[in-house]
Amino acid sequence: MTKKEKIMEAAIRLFCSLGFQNTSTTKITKEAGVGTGTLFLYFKSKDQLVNDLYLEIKKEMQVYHHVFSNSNLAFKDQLNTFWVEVVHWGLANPDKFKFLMQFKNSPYLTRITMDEVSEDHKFVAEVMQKAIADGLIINQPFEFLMALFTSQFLSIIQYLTLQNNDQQEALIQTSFEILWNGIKKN
Amino acid sequence: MTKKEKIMEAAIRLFCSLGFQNTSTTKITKEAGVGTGTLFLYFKSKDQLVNDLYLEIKKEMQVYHHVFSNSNLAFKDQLNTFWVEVVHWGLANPDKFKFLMQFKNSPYLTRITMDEVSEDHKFVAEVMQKAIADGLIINQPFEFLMALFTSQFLSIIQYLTLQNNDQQEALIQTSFEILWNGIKKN
Amino acid sequence: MTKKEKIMEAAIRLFCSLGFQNTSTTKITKEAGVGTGTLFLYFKSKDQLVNDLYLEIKKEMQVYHHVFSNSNLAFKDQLNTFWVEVVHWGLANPDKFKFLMQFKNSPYLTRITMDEVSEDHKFVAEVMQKAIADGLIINQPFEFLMALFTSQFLSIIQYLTLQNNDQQEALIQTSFEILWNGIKKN
Amino acid sequence: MTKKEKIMEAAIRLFCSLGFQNTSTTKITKEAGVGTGTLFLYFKSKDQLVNDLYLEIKKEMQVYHHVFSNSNLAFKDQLNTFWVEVVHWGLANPDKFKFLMQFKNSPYLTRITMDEVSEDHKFVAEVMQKAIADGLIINQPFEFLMALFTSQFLSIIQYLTLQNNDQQEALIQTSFEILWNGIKKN
DNA sequence: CATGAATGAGATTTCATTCAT
DNA sequence: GATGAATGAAATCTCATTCAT
Repeated sequence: MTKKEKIMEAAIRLFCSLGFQNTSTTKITKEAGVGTGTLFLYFKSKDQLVNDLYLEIKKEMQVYHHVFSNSNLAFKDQLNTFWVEVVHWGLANPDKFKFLMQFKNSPYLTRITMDEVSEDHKFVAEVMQKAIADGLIINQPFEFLMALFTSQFLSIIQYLTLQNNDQQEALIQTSFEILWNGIKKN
Repeated sequence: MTKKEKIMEAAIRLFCSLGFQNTSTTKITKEAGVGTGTLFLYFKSKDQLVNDLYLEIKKEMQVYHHVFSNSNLAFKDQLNTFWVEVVHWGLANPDKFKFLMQFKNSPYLTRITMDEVSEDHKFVAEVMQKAIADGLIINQPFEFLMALFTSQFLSIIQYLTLQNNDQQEALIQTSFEILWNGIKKN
Repeated sequence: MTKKEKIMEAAIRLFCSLGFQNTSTTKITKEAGVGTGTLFLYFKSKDQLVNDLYLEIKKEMQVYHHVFSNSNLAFKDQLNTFWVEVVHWGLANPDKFKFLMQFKNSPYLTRITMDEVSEDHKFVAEVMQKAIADGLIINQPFEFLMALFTSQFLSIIQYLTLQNNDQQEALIQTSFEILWNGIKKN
Repeated sequence: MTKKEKIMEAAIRLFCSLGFQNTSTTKITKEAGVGTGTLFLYFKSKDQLVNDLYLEIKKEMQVYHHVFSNSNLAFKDQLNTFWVEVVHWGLANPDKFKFLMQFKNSPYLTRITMDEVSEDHKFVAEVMQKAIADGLIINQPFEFLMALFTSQFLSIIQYLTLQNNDQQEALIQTSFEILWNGIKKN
């Protein structure tokens, strides 16, 4: 693992357990086992570190978009698969998930980061718009549907992380059905 | 307006536009037009100020719970009314709403504040449980339903605040129906 | 007890248990049960309060000088009586004693206070000088002898305060003899 | 001289001339010619600085204990030599001496510092106890004799520092004899 | 006389960032 | 590239003192 990677790992861990401003750059470098100056060799500033981490994690999640390219599946099944996979990712990577939640609306994310992320949304937007055009889901603004999706994603993960439920898989499926029953056209 | 009120108003305004740690206590007192020491006369610390504000705003929202006591309305209509009223409150008080969002999961809120807030949840919990028992909504853990409700509430307000949509009232109603179609028993 | 007296009592108590700069004027007035402003009605400043207290306590100790006027007693017996009485006073008033020790060499005492105190020394100086002239004690500068006296006074009280010795009276007498054997002419 | 040493020197100088709470950490760093943050790089807090200084100076004085190991000298001569050397040290290092005086009984010294210092007392205690056992000095509690010794030491130095006496060496010897005549047996 | 809300200068401490090695 | 000692701006919080009531 490179020093840069060590720093990124340590930063995510500490930001999540201590919060952004209780995590000094010195603490990060100590946790990463590198010199204090090294952080600034790879990241212009502490803010830049946050932005880079955000983009990195977003990219990691993007992998799950592939299911929408599988034309053997109906849209509902594509969405269902995506849902299950992404929720599992969140449960398996609680620190990264918490990091996303913490910084989603924070002033640390610069416009540039925001823009890079919306690039990523475009693909999902097209998928959704096709589903609307096909009369599968209700005709509402894309951003509204995305906000809905995100909020339900957040709530199921938060619930499962806190409660340690033994019916986990069933609940994940239930949560998808709640979402689907809400947005499907009937 | 008392000095204490001036400080609370200024704090909410600044916390929302600048974030918690970009808002120094000095900035708050300057914005409020009082001496730097005056803040600490009314709030033991900057952290205490956040906690007090949180409880204050939560109490303000609690007012809308009254609709659940109106036995002339069916549960769906109670929930619908509550939804519309609370979303309107959020839109009318964007700063207070943003404040709640920012601190909901933050480490600044102490256990004591958390406990005071969950007191408030008890009433809503009973209402929900009765609806489950009556077979009106799906039988799922209360905390899960609450998380769902809350996060969907946040996302609709956030969406409307950002987009300045001219179909606002219709969208609020739609958002309720998405929620209801998701959780209703059929 | 007047408000002024209440403040002085509270101040001695708090200065001794908490130290000078851990004792705010607000704490003193709270302990005294008066308003914050009242302290400044009777004492120009916190520093002035310390000076006034110092002079007050010094005056209280001065009472024991009377024994030197009793011409029925030999000088050694005068000094012995004085010693025993003053040590008893110190043991009975540990707060006042500690206060004197704490401020004896502190920068809080102004020149004026110092001067007022040396006035008081003049009487003792005369008594000492007569004893030197009479060949009873060694011929050394008065201030040197006084410093000696004070330091032994300090050490016996500090020892007895800390140790709670059951041979207290015997030790007080012993301490006098140590002093006397040290300074007597032989 | 390292920055840490510069800070320690400046701190002693200022604590002695201005007192502890009139000496801000900023003043110390300015006097030492280093950045404000540098003080906290070497000392966790202002309080810690005082404790470290105290232990440092105590250690410096401890050097004079060596004379008690010289078995060619009788106890009285050992004590006499020690007395003279230590008084000279005090006169040569008035700031360090004043520092010790100021903090000896102050609440700034932590229990840990106290304990470290009493370790140092153990050696002297043994020496004294042997002298008592040998019937050379009066049989009194060790702590009492130590208090006596210490306070008399302080008073002679204080006296000589203030008075600038030209009979200095004679007075130092006299002060020892006063002590010895006080505590010697018979 | 007595009060206590209000003040703001000043104290301690933190920490992102730099730069000489 | 890598380091970590050094920095100083800025943050939070305290408290002696004032003054309108």
